[in-house]
Amino acid sequence: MKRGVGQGGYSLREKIFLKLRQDILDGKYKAGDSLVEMKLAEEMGVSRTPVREAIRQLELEGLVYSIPNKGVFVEGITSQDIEDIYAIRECMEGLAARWAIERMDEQSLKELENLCELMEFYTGKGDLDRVGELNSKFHDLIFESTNSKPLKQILSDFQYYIGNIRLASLKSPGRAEQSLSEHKAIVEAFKDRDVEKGERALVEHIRNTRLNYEKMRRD
Amino acid sequence: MKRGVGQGGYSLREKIFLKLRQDILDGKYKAGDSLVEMKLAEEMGVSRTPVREAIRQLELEGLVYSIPNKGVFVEGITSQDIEDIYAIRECMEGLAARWAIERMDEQSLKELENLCELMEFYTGKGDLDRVGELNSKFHDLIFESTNSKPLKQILSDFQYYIGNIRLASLKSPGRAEQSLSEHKAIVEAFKDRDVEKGERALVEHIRNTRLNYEKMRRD
DNA sequence: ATTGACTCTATTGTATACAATCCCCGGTGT
DNA sequence: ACACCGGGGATTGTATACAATAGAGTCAAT
Repeated sequence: MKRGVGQGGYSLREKIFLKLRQDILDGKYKAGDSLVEMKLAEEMGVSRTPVREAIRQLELEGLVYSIPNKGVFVEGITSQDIEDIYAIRECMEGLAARWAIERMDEQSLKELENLCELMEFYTGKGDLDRVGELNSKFHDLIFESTNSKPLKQILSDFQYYIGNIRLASLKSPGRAEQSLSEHKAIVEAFKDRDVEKGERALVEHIRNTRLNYEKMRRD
Repeated sequence: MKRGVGQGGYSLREKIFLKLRQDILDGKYKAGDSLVEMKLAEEMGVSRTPVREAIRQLELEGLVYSIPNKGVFVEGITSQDIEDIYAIRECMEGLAARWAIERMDEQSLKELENLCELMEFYTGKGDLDRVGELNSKFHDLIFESTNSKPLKQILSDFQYYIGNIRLASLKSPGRAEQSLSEHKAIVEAFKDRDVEKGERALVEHIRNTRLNYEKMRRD
């Protein structure tokens, strides 16, 4: 039998989960919208089963809430949530920096440096979408290097949640250049294996990102 | 139709999810064990569907990992994970204290005080299981009062993860009394609406819990 | 006019049926 | 002895069928 959606290595459920999450984060479904299993299933040309499973996962992530026998509704994330996430990250990325600097191997360090150079290149070219991508990889690499499952999980989720925000923030004038120099400082500290400096640099970076977001929101 | 398991307000999926999670955390399923949908379904007298949904949620929480078309296997949590969780909590509960003190209403404050008094009572009676329960409620109430969805979600999950550890820790000699006095200090700070003091008290409390855990592990 | 019961529809909850996949294991040829 | 190939069982992935429930709208009795 020919499969409708599930080509790319992932299972249908996985693909649907990612798609729905992206759609919610993109605002395609607004808070309060109801997600009807059958409707979604038809739209994607699959049965209800994988849709259900995807929705259950969204529920656990807190992006939707479900009222038994009634329906499931989009929760979305508020700007309050985003501010909270930045505050939390400010704490946790410090921890991440500490652990990563202690545990990161030479190869990952090289890769980190490389990512930073690529960011410089694309920042120069003004391709900010690409820069945003690299930015994600940069931080993901740090999370990965902490070698801490709990920390990794939290920060990766958060990263995904605020991905769009961060991209928008990156496009505000001057921010990309500032962000770049902050990343350079982080790489510097990592190369020196200087925990104190790295922690400061990373926390500072998050802090500036948050401030920029708040400034952007005011306009 | 008569329902087999889903009596208590929850859906079958919910109950199965909670049960499986508890079983994994209790060590009934050890790391590497495979969870077979059909087997679990038969054991609980339900069909595969709700079992699948529960497993998908466990997967998202990182407690199991699934290899497509092969099976799902218990990941469990290592003692490294637990130490990491304590370290993370040490950061985040400070944040929680700050937010909760600023935002907690009088009624919740009363309740917090009440929980502390109950803990004192049961600590005196030596009913540590009950104390552990109250302890969970105590911290949950604080999380709730932060009014921050992201923070709440993370800390509640962690709390659940390490629930058993904490209970064991509470039973080591003298720890219950120490824990009680720490809780009293927290309540004190909350009543005074003293952010600095509350933050210090709560962080210190987590820190001591962690130290006690490490000490316990060494024996 | 209001209220209460009732049916009807939409939706989810659960069960089962069927398809696809992986992997072990044994046979077979060299 | 050993590599290779193929069958069959076990397991998950997906689809569909059926049950239960909530809620809205209707209609009759008061």
